[in-house]
Amino acid sequence: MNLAKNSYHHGDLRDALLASAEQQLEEEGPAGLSLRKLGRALGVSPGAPYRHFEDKDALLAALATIGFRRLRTMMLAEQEGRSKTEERVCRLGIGYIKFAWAHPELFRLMFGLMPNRESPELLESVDATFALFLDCLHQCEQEGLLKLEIADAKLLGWSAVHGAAFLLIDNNLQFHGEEPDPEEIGRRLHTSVWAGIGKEKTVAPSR
Amino acid sequence: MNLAKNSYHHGDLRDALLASAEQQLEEEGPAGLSLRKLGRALGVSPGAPYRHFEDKDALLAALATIGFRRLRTMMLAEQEGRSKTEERVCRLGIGYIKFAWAHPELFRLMFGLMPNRESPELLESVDATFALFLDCLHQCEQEGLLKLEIADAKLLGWSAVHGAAFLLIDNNLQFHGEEPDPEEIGRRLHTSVWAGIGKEKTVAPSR
DNA sequence: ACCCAATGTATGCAGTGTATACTCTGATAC
DNA sequence: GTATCAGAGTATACACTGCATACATTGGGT
Repeated sequence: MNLAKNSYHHGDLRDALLASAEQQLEEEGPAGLSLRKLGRALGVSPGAPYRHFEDKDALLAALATIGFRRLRTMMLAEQEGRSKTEERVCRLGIGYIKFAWAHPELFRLMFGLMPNRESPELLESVDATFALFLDCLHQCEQEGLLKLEIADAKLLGWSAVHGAAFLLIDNNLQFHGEEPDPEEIGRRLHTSVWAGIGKEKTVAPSR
Repeated sequence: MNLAKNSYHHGDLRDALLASAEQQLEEEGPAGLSLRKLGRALGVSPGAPYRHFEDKDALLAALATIGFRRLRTMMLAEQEGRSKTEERVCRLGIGYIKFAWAHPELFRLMFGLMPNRESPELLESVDATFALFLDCLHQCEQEGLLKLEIADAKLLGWSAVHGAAFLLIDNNLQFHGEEPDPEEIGRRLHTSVWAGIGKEKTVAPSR
């Protein structure tokens, strides 16, 4: 195909839509994102976007897919050059929190949408992302670093990082006026979590 | 005032709107919630809801406020009759997760909206809810149960519970086909978290 | 008995998602 | 080299939304 940019055929509308959409999303939230507005901004008719996305949800799903891929590469970049497995786990968490901090609306979209749209691409990108985390945990186990069952370590670690990311972007982590630092939060969290994975046992109270 | 239910004045529209709105929200998500539809369902004109809520966001904020109050009472009920402070912390978390599981859309609304609308009622209900958690942690500290700084304990505990709640309602906690049990998740989480608060120290890797 | 403020109604505007029928155009097959 | 055809974009229409504005109906306090 390779349609160039003559007046009629835009030539690269799908990608242009996604790029504009992400910007719109981050600026005005998902409610302020409109296919018509996107078309207008790109100098194209109101119906044109529907040639590339079945409906608005499909556009959002595509955006979420991109988000997961980017989250993955961000986590990978963050653990670049680390060899100790404990360090690598820590950096993964920090990458996760940094991503949320950098793209809060996209992050919110990525979760809270997945239950619906069963796009195979989305599911695949989700799995690929979380595999990073799971693999690292498995390696921890193989190296004998874990005291908890791996299932428990997974639950605690992921929950903590995920929750911290949400609390951070929702402004629920009280910082006395100071700008919060995702790196700092991630490190504090890791220290605490790791302590929970490393030592003695306690039991939850009975029902 | 006390307007009874004659044909003209509905008499209890505000509460009726909130009740219908919550149902709509839980059934179709926030996008499927429309003030006009609510009015229609209650046999009232399209503009009537605007006598009670300045705009749609105000309705949502009111809904979120109700949500926080209900979350608070749910957490309180959950720790009914417990005396050991560790148990009480655990039950608070379980109440939190149970609430999210019972009202997923409302829970999602409660977070992710707060940054915007600065309704004083909302803020107050939020604070009252989280005070439950903070007070309990302070008591833990006074009883010498914590090893971590209280700020770290707060970050870890809250993040873990919050994250688990979100992962649960987003269907990201893999249960091999079985129905997930919020109680069970909360207990497992507590055991792990508490271990992290109870014993030796580790340090996060350097930047 | 009156008046008024609170509550609803009627109506209209701009903007949205989406369906349908139409048009343009570049690549491919002959 | 020309016909053709499918992909890409246009034009238009419908039902719906949030919201504003002007009007109507009340019941309770004076």
